[in-house]
Amino acid sequence: MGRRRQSVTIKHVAADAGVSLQTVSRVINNEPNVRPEMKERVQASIDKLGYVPSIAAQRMSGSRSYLILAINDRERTIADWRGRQGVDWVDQMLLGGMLKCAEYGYRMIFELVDTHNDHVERELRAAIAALQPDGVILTPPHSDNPLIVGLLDQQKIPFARIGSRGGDMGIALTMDDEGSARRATRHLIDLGHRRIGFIPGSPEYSLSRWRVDGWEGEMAAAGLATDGLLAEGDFSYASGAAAARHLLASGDPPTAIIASSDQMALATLEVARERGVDVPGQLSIVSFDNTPIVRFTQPPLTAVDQPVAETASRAVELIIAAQRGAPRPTDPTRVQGGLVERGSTAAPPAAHG
Amino acid sequence: MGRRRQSVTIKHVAADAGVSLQTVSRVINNEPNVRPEMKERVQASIDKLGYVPSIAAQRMSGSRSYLILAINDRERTIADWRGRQGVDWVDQMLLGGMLKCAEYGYRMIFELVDTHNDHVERELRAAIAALQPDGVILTPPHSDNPLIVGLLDQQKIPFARIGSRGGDMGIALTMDDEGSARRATRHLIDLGHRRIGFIPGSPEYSLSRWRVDGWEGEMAAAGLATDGLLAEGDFSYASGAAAARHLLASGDPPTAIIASSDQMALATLEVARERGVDVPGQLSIVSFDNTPIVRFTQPPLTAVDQPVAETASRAVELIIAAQRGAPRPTDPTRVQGGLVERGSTAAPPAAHG
DNA sequence: ATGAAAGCGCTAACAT
DNA sequence: ATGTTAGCGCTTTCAT
Repeated sequence: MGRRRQSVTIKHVAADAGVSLQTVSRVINNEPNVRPEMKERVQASIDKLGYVPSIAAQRMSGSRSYLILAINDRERTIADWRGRQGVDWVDQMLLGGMLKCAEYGYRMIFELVDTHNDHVERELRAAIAALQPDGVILTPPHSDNPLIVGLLDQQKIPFARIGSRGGDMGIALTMDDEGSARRATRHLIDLGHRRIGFIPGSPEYSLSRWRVDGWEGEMAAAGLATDGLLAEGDFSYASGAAAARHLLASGDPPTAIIASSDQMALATLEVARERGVDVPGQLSIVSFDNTPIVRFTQPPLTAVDQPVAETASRAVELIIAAQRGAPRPTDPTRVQGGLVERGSTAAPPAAHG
Repeated sequence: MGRRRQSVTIKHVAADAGVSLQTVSRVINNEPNVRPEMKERVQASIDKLGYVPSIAAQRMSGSRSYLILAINDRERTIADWRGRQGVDWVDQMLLGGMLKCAEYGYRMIFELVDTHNDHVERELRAAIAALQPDGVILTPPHSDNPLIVGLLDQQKIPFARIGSRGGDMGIALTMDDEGSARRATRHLIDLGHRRIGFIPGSPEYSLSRWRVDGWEGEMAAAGLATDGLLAEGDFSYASGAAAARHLLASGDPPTAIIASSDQMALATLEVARERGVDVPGQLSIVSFDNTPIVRFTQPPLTAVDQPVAETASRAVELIIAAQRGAPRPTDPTRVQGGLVERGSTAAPPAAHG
């Protein structure tokens, strides 16, 4: 197809308003040194002609691209899409991130990057060179990848690190994983549980450790032991099943289990069913994520809700602020999640009494 | 933040390879009139320097933007995201569309546009002016919006119309709605059902009508009547509940119901439960969409699977082909879905026998 | 407060 | 087969 030129350019507006290109540019970018009456006249022409600046031209002349790049782990994201298990992380990111971008006249471009790849750096460099984004949003496990973080820092592109406590580069945001784990644990303790098991997520994600910390902290605060109550997991259903079997097979099994993902909680529920353990009568279950399916299990799962949309939204705000020269926040932004109580948690069996 | 210049430009490559800009450009775009040895030399420099063309500059100089705009209905999409009912339409579009774009070096930008808005046209025009996409993917109900279709046609931008049978503008693609409805109906007839009810989707979507056509056609082919068996619906849970109540309250109620969305099927299931109607013993249910949650209902729902990813992927292919001068396909591309049989369908009660 | 000129990185059109 | 020139639409100097 032939070249497609902009139908209405800054030139047309300038001609229509009888001013120089410069003045129009100033009006578009809300710059000073334009008399109100001038501004009004130009704005009228803009509206009349339906003029919208070309972001390509804007970027070319060295200013902003109005593009924010959101980067997710390729393998995991595609697996989630293919698996159709209702993981709505991407949707929630779009909900929070895209809409916030739109408010500021920005656009969000979604990009998948492979973590387990020696050319992460090349991939990312290419995306940046091609798109010249004004900011980048990193999600786990990229948020703590030193190669990626170093590259972005060196290129002086404002970037958010979701699920990271940061360091001296980029803007860190967490979903208060430790606090959420504490709240989940507290909920179970309040119900009367003393032996609460925990199935962590993949150690590749820092937040997996924080959740364990939260659980351990709250248990300790209540004077409860955690020996033999921490299993192993990696977020997957299979790992959850193995962990649940391990925990329930022990001599003194837990009366409640917190799983670091919905898939692992689902697996725990299934293992309980297999062994004839009633949920929540004999075993309470709390999961992390609160994806759509947990409302449909039998019983529905009590779950930690991850404020993904809100976090993405904050990330966009912080990036745009940084772009405008705001100082880098020293402390990580912590967006608090919620605990949604459903049928999978109840008082423990009275046996001990 | 200050201006951020491209670190490696075509100039650097040209200098490094000792050739003109033009030759580098020819190599990048795989154009003819470059000797193999020359091409090799340039490619070596490109690789060595890690050069990636700026899409802004490419677009500026009148060629491609390597951007494809995917447009969805704002209201519905945001409602789906907020509702967290596991609707994974967007994810499947990204899965099919984004990955196919990546294969060709394109990028997909997701955009929400309000149908019920007098300024649909302005919104779309602005997005096009700002991004200058090489193609646009329309989804229902935009695909049949004459304002949008006319605008795109007039601007000579290749565009795909998912869920439309087309006309003389754009590239039409359907998910074989009529065929899917036929297969669902056939499945129930084969099980022995004679009275099969149908709850359609919103009349605003053309595909709603096609599904009804498929059901009616298959019923007629089997010599079965459809009087009083067609309810009203708009895809929503509430409309599904009303429709199910209506159908089940009739003097001679259906022994099976096909619902044009998972939400309406869910509602039908709930209405059946309320009335003490056993599923599938006394009532079989088939739904459309096959979103993640239908595997978790009691019983799991037999569902028509919509090949969203495959359709989006095809749309991208067709757009890129059109961009390269391929003739517009005259007939709509029909991507066939599947019927996933689960526990909600069985033989009808033997009562009639 | 406004305008004129230069240039961003790339490609189309035109040489050679 | 290769190089040269002009210009895309905009912003950044630098004048006025």
